[in-house]
Amino acid sequence: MARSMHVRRPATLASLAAELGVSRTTVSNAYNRPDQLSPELRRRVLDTARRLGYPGPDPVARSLRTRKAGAVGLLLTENLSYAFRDPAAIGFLEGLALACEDAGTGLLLVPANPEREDVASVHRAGVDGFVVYSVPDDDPHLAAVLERPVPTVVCDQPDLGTVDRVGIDDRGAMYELAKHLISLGHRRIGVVCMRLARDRNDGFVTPDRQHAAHFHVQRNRLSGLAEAFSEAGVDWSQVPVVERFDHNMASGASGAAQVLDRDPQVTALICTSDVLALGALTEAARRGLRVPHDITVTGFDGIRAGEEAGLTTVRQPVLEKGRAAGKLLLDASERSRPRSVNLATELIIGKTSAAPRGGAEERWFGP
Amino acid sequence: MARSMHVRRPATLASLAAELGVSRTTVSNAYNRPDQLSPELRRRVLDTARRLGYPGPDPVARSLRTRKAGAVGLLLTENLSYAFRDPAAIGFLEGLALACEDAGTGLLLVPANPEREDVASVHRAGVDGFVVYSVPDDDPHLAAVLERPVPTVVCDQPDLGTVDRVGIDDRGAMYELAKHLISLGHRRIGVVCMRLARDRNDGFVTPDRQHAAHFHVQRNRLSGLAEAFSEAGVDWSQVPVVERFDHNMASGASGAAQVLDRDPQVTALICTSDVLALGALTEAARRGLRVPHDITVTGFDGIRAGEEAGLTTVRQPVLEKGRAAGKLLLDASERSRPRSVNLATELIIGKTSAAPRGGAEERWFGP
DNA sequence: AATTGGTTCTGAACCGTTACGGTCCTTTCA
DNA sequence: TGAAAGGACCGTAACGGTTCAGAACCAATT
Repeated sequence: MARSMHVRRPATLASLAAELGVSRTTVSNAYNRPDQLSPELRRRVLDTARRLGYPGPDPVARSLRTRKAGAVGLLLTENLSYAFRDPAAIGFLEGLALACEDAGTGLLLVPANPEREDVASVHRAGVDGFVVYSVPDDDPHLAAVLERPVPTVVCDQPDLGTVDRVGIDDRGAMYELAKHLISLGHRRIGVVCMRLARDRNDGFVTPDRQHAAHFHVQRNRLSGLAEAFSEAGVDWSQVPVVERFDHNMASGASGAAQVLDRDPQVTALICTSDVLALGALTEAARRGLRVPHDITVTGFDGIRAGEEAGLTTVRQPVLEKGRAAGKLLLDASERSRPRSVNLATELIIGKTSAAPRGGAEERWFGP
Repeated sequence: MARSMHVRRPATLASLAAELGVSRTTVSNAYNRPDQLSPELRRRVLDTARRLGYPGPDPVARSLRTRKAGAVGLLLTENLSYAFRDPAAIGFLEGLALACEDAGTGLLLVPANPEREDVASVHRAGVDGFVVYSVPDDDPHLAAVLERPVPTVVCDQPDLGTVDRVGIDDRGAMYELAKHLISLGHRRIGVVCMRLARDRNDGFVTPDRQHAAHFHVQRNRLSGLAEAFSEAGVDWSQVPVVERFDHNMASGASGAAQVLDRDPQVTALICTSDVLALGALTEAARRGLRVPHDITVTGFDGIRAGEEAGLTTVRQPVLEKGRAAGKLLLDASERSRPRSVNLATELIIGKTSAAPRGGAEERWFGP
């Protein structure tokens, strides 16, 4: 038996039909509608297919005809690989993947290099819909997605009104956290936040930049802070807010350092993510500051590592967020007016927050 | 201006061409080969496209014609979401994503539910190639991938001889680890390993099952152990080997418990992954066993959490593995004979291994 | 004998694009 | 002034399927 005949042109459904002396329809049916042809013919088709090395209907051609790709695209602001380094993003991915596999749908990670404005990857993606996760609102990739005639759900983005959205109340959650710190007595604070726009700005943030921030999530978290502390009589424009472009613990540490260098008297370091907060903790330790005795540190997200560190933070259901995004997208249902889902968050009071030193709850040094 | 005319049939390249009175070729060129037509015509084309709501060439049709999907498929044995819960898998994914974004290629996560033998998702995936990561060698999804006429690279799999492969020397690495334990004096050991086949078997493993294991990685790690300990005069058939289907710390803990219940005298618990080892550590602690004084525990992989726990383990370059797999696949180069890449591993001697109690290095209780 | 019904298979249209190999017209240069 | 070159655009033929409305056939019912 010939192992595999040297096929110059790979077999197609048409060539298979010709070989068998049946119509293409019949071959197609052999694969897709077994009940539409006699079992023996079907067997003959499949046998011949094997013999000719025909791998079954071409997925792309099928997609073209059926107008279904069987995949959803995921657009991230960051280098694709970044998503696998950020615990919150991983949680989101897991949830989204969960929804996808429930629906038997593939998940296409679309490469959207934030450096180059190369939107081609979005145009090239053969998908039935898009999920957009936390990209700046002026990202050209986002614009490209919105131009595609497929359903889209944005996540951690402002409500565009035209597409589904899932997120949390970043502003309200941070407001609540701030209220907690205020009630503890903190008035002199510093903030470390993630990038606010596409341009790198590792340093202090002007109020203008805060308001103009292109990352919805960061803008709202800062605004929640500003509101709460303003209400408590703090002049927000005097609060040191440090921005870091890269999102990792090192950034949190250096950000904390920059705040503490500017104002060593701050009693609380508020970070807009747990990862940054964990970095801030290391910097505090490096300086010999005891947390929470000498300084309070808070985060945002509720990641595992933060939990283990006893971080005071806001827990948000990242996995649920991903799953909700997937469900929203895959629930073909009626194309009703765009839906907007807000998930609940929870304020977690851990061991990294306490009243400022010299406050009412001040304890004397123990043995 | 009308916001958007009610378009029953969305605009296509052809309808756009008709509207403009030019050929389809010209419209296509406007998008893909700007140098092939005059700037003013190109502008006119693009303007009209915008006016008609034409979103640019359809990616699927384009793929069909060009025979390029711009994406590689990733096949995992587990539920898709599992990949985001396993540190080693995440590292692999990160590396693979890295290679993909370098090439501007998308990464399609193919849903391969191990429960159902539903191979359709593999057939439906519009991709230019596949990466197969650590699936059992009898997995029907793997077979389906191999039937597809696209380049494929398998990872952590036996060398199929027909497709590219990347992996490590699991057998040799584990052999080396075993030698270390042997040199410390361990002879009475227990093993906790990951699933060996597609059927669930949470319990002791017969030698037969070890040899017949369908997971290449596990089979080789066990075989490395067996060889080393046999050489040291240990009757391998008497060594308790416990298998766990689910891969998480709880499995590691319960696996360790099962071994210790069978033989409380074991001086070392060898786990075939760090995750299992971390679970074993918790079980040891629960039993009041001090590591490494009362018992030695080892892992495999070199994940971060293991490192923090001071785990004795084998570090393998998971990220590099993913990147190598991607490079291999995307390096169109010559379709030479299938390549096989073995990455280097490193034996990490941490704080969880020591000579068995009663051995030469025995220390008396400290204060 | 005509109708009905069911199964099995076919023909042709269609999905939206790009590759290929031209044509036609205007410049350029000897 | 005529040949060659080059720019701009076009027509046709795939690319590999799916789908739907029948056709052909046969058996059973009216």
